Formats: sequence, C-alpha cells, structure tokens
Amino acid sequence: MEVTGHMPAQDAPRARSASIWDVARVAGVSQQTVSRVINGKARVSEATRARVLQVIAELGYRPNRLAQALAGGPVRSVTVLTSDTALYGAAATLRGMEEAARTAGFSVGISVLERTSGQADIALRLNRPGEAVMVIAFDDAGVRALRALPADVPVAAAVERRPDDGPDDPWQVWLDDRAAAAHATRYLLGLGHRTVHYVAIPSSTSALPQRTQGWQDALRAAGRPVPEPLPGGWSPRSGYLAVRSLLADRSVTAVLCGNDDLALGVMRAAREAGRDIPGDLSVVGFDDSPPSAYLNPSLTTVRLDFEGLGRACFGLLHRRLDPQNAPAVPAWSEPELIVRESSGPAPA
Amino acid sequence: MEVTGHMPAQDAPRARSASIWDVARVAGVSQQTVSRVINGKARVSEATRARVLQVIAELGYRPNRLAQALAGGPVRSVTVLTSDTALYGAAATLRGMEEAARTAGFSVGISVLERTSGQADIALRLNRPGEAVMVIAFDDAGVRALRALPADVPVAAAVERRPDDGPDDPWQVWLDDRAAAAHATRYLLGLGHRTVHYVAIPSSTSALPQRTQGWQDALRAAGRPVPEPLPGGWSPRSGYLAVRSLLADRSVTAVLCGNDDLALGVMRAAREAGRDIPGDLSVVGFDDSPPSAYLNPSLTTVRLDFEGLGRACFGLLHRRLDPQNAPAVPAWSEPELIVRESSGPAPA
DNA sequence: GTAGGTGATGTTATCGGTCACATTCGTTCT
DNA sequence: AGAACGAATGTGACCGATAACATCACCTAC
Repeated sequence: MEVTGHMPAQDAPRARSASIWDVARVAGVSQQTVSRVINGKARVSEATRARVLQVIAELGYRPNRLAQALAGGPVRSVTVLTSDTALYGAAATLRGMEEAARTAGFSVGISVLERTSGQADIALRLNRPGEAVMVIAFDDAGVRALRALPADVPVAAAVERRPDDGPDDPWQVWLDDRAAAAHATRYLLGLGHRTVHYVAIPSSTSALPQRTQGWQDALRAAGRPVPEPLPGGWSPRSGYLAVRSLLADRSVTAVLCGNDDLALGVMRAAREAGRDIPGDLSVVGFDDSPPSAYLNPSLTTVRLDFEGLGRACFGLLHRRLDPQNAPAVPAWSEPELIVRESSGPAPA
Repeated sequence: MEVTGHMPAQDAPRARSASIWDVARVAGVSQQTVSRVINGKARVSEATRARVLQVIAELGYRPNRLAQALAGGPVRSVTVLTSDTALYGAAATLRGMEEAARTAGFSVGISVLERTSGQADIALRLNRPGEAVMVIAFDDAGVRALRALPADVPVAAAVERRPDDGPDDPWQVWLDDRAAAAHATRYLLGLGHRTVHYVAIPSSTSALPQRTQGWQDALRAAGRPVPEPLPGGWSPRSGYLAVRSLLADRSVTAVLCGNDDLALGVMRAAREAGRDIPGDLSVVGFDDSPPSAYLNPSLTTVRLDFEGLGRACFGLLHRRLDPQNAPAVPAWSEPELIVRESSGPAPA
C-alpha cells in the first residue's frame, strides 16, 4: 500500500481516536468504501460491508460529526433558539424538540435569546452558515429571531400564532390557542358567570394574541360584555398586580389567565381580597404546568401539548432537510380543558 | 497570484458565504495571515491587520466553527449532559451554564439523559472525541453519565455531593445542601417543634443524600429523635403519597421536604388530612422554585443559587480548557432560608 | 562586511470526512 | 466473440480552518 500525503503517519504516536482511515487500513479497503458503509447510501458488497462493520466495532470507531458536516455531509445538528427557558411552555417545547432530535440522531444546540438580542446577534449563534435551526417563538424575542434569520438557513418554528401578513409559512407549528381560550371561556359562561375577565400574556406580535382573541370570540358569540383585557406578563407577580385592584369589584366572578403562573398570582390576589375560590371567584389558567394539579385550590386549566408540539416541530425540520427519508411529522394533541377545584358555579 | 489546487474555483457560482480564502484574496494576503488576525495570536503588522479587518467587515465574514474545531483550534463548544430538565434545579443550572458559555463565546449543546442511558450511549452524544462537556449530576442518571465519560474528555460537573470515595475531583461544583438542610431543621426546632420529619428526594449515589444528612445532623445535635426519612421522588405526587398516612398522626408537626415539588404534594396531603398549615403543621421546602412565593400558603423554603452554580461550573470548565486566559471562576451564593407562610410555631 | 536574529508573511500538511469521477471486472446482449 | 453495461471500489479534489515550517527583508553585532 502506498503512503500518500493524505495518509496518517504510521510512526507518529497516535493519541487520537480511530478515524475513517484507520478503519479502511485495517479492513483493507479505501476510506471511501468505509464512508459508504457508514452512510449506507451507495452499494457495497455484503462481504465488504460485514468486514468493515466488524472493524468499526473492533476499533470503536465513530464518525466525527464536525468533519462530516464540514465535508458537506447531511445536516445532523440543530440549534434551538428560545427565550426564557424558565417558562413552562418554552421548557416543555424544548424537551420535546430535544427528545425527537436526539432520537433521530441529531445533536442539538441551544441558544437563549436575551430580550435585547439584535439581528446581528442571531447569526453569531450559528456554528456555520446553513446550519439547521428551530425557533421557539412564543414571545416577541422569538419572533424577532425568527425574522432575523437569513433566508438560506433551514428552519422550523413553534409559534404562538400564524402570521396573518404574508404567505403561510409551511414550516411552522402551533397550538390552537384561540379555540382553546374560547372553549375555556364558554365553560365559564356555562357555569353561570355573566362575563369572564382575562389577564393576558404579552403578545408575540403587534396583533392581538390568539388566547385573547379566543376569549373575545366566545364572549361576543354569547353576547356578553367584553371587558378590557388586563395586560399581564409571564410571572405570578404580574398576574397578582394585574388583578389586584379589580377584585374588590364583586361582580367580577370569573378570571381566565393567559398562563398558569398568572393564575397563581391572581389566586393570591383573590385570597388577599378575601375572595373565596371557587365560591366567590373562578380562576382558569392556561398550559397545565406541573404544579397546577397540586395548588390550593388545584387549578382548572387548559392543557397544552408543548412536548408534542416540539416533537412535531423537529419532525417538520427533518422533512425539510431530508424530504425523502424523514418520517411523517408526528401529530400532537389538541388543547384540553382540565377542570379542577379553582372553578365553579357563579355565586348566586 | 497562482491558482493552487486548494484555491476555490474562480468561475464556479458561489452560493456559499465568505470563507477565509475570500477574505485573503480581497485583502491581498495569504489565508494564514487572515487566520492570524482572527485569532490575534501571532504578530501581524498594524497596517495589514487593519486592512484584513476591514475586508472581514465588508464581506460579513465569520469563521466556521466546525472547521476551526476540526483543524484543532481552541475548543469553543460544550455539551451539557443533564437529566430531566423538567426539574427546577436542573433547568436553572442549565440556564446559568448556557448564559455563561454563550457570553464567553461558546456554543452549547444539550443532551438529555434517559433513565436507561447506558455507558455506551454517553459517547454517542459527543460530536467528536475530546469535546468539552458539562454534566448536571444531581441524580443517579447524571452521576452515571459523569462516570461513563471517557477519561480524556474535558469535563466539569455540578454535583449533588462530592464523592466521598476516591480523590477529590477539582472540576466539580456543588451547593452546601447539608448545611442548608441542617439550618432549615434548626429553624423548625427553634419554632418549638419536637422533631422534624423529612421527605427525601432520590439519592444520586448509594450514600445518604446531603440534604438527608444535614437534617439528621441537626436533629442529632439537638438530641431529638430522628425519624426514618420518608422516601419520595421528584414530583408533587410522590410527596403526597409519602406523607399521606403519616399525617393522621398529630404529633407530626413539622415536615422538611427535599424539594418544593414534594412540599406541594405534602401540603395537599395535609389539606386532605384536615391539617392546617402553618397552625397544625409546618412545611418547609427546598430550592425556592418560582411558584413557591405564590402558593397558598406561600412556602418557606431554602433558596439555592442554581444559576450561579451553573455559571461557576462553566467557569471551571473554561479554566480547564484554557488556564491562561479564562477569567476567575465566579462565586455563587450560599443557600438561604426564605421564611414564608407555610411554617410557624409548633401547636401548643 | 558578513553571520545571526527578528518580525512579517507565505507554503504545505493536516484535521476527518464527502463528493464527483475514474477504474476494474464479471455479465449480458447482439 | 466483442461491445456495452452495471456493480463494486479506488482516486483526487475539496470543505474551512489551524499548525508547523519555510522564506524574506531588514537590522544588529562581531
């Protein structure tokens, strides 16, 4: 066998782990053949394949992802762009994405967006131009990041709402927040509440958030008064502050919250205002975050399948990267109202 | 200029983004000089440097991380191995790690450990041999992963407890759970409780968890009876189940919990048993997870600086990778008991 | 005046793969 | 039997960088 310039020095002390060359040499084939075996693309005789596979096992060889990617191999890594992973929705979506990606043999990177992340900043988070990306765009920072991504990066996104301007982007997934909010609102009206107040999470776009719209839809459809939505943030504290003054008004008997954390704050405000839940006041949350079932009172809330959404988002990306071989995009569950102790009939 | 074999074809349509060669050509220098400017290592004349930097800006050139890594450049990426990011401690630690790493110019990967992840599995999660790793080893899966890592990978870990067997690993950080648990226990004893029961989180090792030990330390030091620790899991449900039967016994007046989720379950069990918190029963948690302050009653708990721990863990790794230039490892806060509504004087 | 040192820069090998194309060889077709 | 064909495999360029070594001009020192 000739020693070409590309061959690793035979005499140099080898601290590195096995490369494709080592496998090729031991198996007595060219490195290209090894590459073929690894990728299973081109045809290799059964005998050769078996021998190569055996050598691979013996040497404990594993392809270097970096080299594969650099050489223009198939994309096998994704970076997830997300803001505040402290929020249940984002964290659960991330879990779903990571699980699906890892299962499919992808390595996943994560990069948390700061509120101030500018457009220039976004490109810096990619390891190389063209790297695949998933964006969790439930809030403003995420949406901005999604928009700031160069056109040539393959991206899939989990979004709060489909953008109503411009053509539909087929590489997005979302939950039907609007219908879910409407459903929850109808549920409360069905309990005899005259109307329902709403504490909103911040919008991801300039438009009205889906949950807010759904709530309005239901009130309007039922011909009920539509109170001004109360602007909240993401935290219990912001929910607490949003309704603090409102709760003195005993005619307020039902509050729908944009997420469970807000509901937590609302329930505390209610306690301090001397309102009884659910006797005096019904509170309904959104998300079904883990503690909800164990709160006092336990929280009626809309369960959202964030993990499923995350898995689907990856499924979408996978199909975008490899339309031929990627499996079908898995379905995710519809939002579901989970009735617990915090909601009940309107006071007489 | 001669066209060597390594030069990109001049005539081929260029879809790719600028490489170091493009910069070199436009600036009229060799690519090596560009590399020097980028890395700032070797000396380059001021004039040349300025010209190259300008061309870089003009072309919007950014070095390809993959290529840098492959070519043996400095390590600029970390993979975090963690189990269940649904748990507050792991999630917060991850946040701290990611923030610190990103700030330092590292890209961070994440790989979630399944309960069943075997040793072979671990190696598969690395993009290349020798890749830097951080492990969140608060539980069994994390500790196993830490142990399964090949000796040659640069790793830093956030652990529940320093291993008592074998020499101290200088590349680990931890919180003083033991002292914190002892402190919380003493606090409860100081309120007049005869003894304190403890609902334990699963241990990360075969030894007694730090929190359990601290609790025992305090009881023993005070000469109080040491009840059998109640084995719990990580979830509210497991806390609920662990104490369900116990709470019928009115002599049980104080319960310390291994985390806030367990405390949530305990509080629900107390409610169902007709116990009043804090009148009848004091409950203290661990972690100070975000909802704690807004629970009903709000939860007395031990605040742990997981984010700081995560940042410190990265700091440690950074020093390990680059002892010369890495900044000092940032300090993190000591555990702190946050007294809220769920704890009070022992019933008369 | 010439050897030796130093700063600035170019050249070549290399990292660990993939891709496009060339080559080999047993078969089948005419 | 000769050509054409396709399966199996090898060869060399290339991805985008870094590292080691070579070069070159200029200056200082003996």
